[in-house]
Amino acid sequence: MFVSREAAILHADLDSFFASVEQRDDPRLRGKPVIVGGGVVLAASYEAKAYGIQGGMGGGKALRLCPHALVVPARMEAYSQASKDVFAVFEDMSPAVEGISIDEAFLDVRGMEHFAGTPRAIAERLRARVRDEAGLPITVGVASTKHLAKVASQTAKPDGLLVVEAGKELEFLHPLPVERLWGVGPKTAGRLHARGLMTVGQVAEVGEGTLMAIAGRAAGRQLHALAHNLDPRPVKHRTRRRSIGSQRALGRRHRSAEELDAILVGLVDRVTVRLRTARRACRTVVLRLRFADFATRATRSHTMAEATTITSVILAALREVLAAAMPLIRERGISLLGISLTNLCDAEAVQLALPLDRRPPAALDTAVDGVRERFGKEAITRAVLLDRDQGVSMPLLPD
DNA sequence: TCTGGGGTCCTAGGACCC
DNA sequence: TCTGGGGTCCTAGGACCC
Repeated sequence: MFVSREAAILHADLDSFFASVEQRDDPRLRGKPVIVGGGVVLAASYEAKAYGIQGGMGGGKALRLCPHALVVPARMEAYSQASKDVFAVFEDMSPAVEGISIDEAFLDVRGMEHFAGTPRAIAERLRARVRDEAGLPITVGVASTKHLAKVASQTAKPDGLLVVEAGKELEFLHPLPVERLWGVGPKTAGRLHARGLMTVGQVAEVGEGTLMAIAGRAAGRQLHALAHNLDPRPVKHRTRRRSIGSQRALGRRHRSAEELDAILVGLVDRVTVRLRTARRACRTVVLRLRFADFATRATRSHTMAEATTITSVILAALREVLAAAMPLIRERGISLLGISLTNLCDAEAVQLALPLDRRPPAALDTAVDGVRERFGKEAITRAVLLDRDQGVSMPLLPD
């Protein structure tokens, strides 16, 4: 079967997003190497990247590479607002926009040619509008699949546009190094290199079974598909978040049990506010640890009988998990403490279920099934009345 | 060299149920 | 004496992405 498809999926990716916002808002930073974030580089301007500075790098190393770099603290609210402005342009230009993160999205522009122009023309207009209306540089890749559009935008960076025409996909893709494939990080790249596979074209010549043996079942399958530019995923609005978390790096110093508890309280407070603002409830709490060697990690989790939004319930659960992990922490030291709330369900479902407990038992079962069917299998065995400050839980089913 | 903070998805084993 | 098969849930770990 030979499938020919139109190159009409756009991947739009803001360039060095945080650093570009800083340069936009402070003319003194323009044209200069700018680093956002102190301890670790959250973002670096292209002028800074020219010195070898990369995101995620330690601040000390970055300043040795470029001693005259200008370091500014992160302003998350400004980035969040800039992101909203840019996404407003996206939404205005296509009915199908899929946000991937704060600074990138896919747009499907198929079938728009007769009133909006070719995909290339649309991409050019999108870049001009983001430049004019948000004051930010953005790169766009255009291709027949989401994956290839993303590869194209990475190739065109910074402040560029690259269209991979239909029929030329493999010609473009195959000479690239394997690291350019989505989902290939250092580990997988290392395994592929060990087998002599350096380019996407070489990966494309290997059977799917072999790739599964190298990278695992799902990753191997994906590797095989992407190397042949097989990516049927449609552009769609993002599904809801599946977890909410927070963490804190602790450095090298020894931490007492009391200190860890205080840090835990702060993390729980931060995260539960976000949980309730998002109108979600959680059933599983996860404790994340990174040990003193800064490399090895562990997680410990606990799933509760019912979903909750209540700070004190979540804190109590995490305190138990932390207590159980204390021997491990004493033995290996700790350099990071984090939490994450998962198994999220819709707090609306919980509210909707609330009046149900005043119904007769037979009708109750049917009603509960209805709620579960509508809101998914995570839905609750007890109703939780949402309260913006602390939350209140009420029994729904008879015990 | 010194080490951030927020996420997603996949795998695998054990418990438990029918 | 020998000893099912499938499904779901929970826990833990690993890889990757921005």
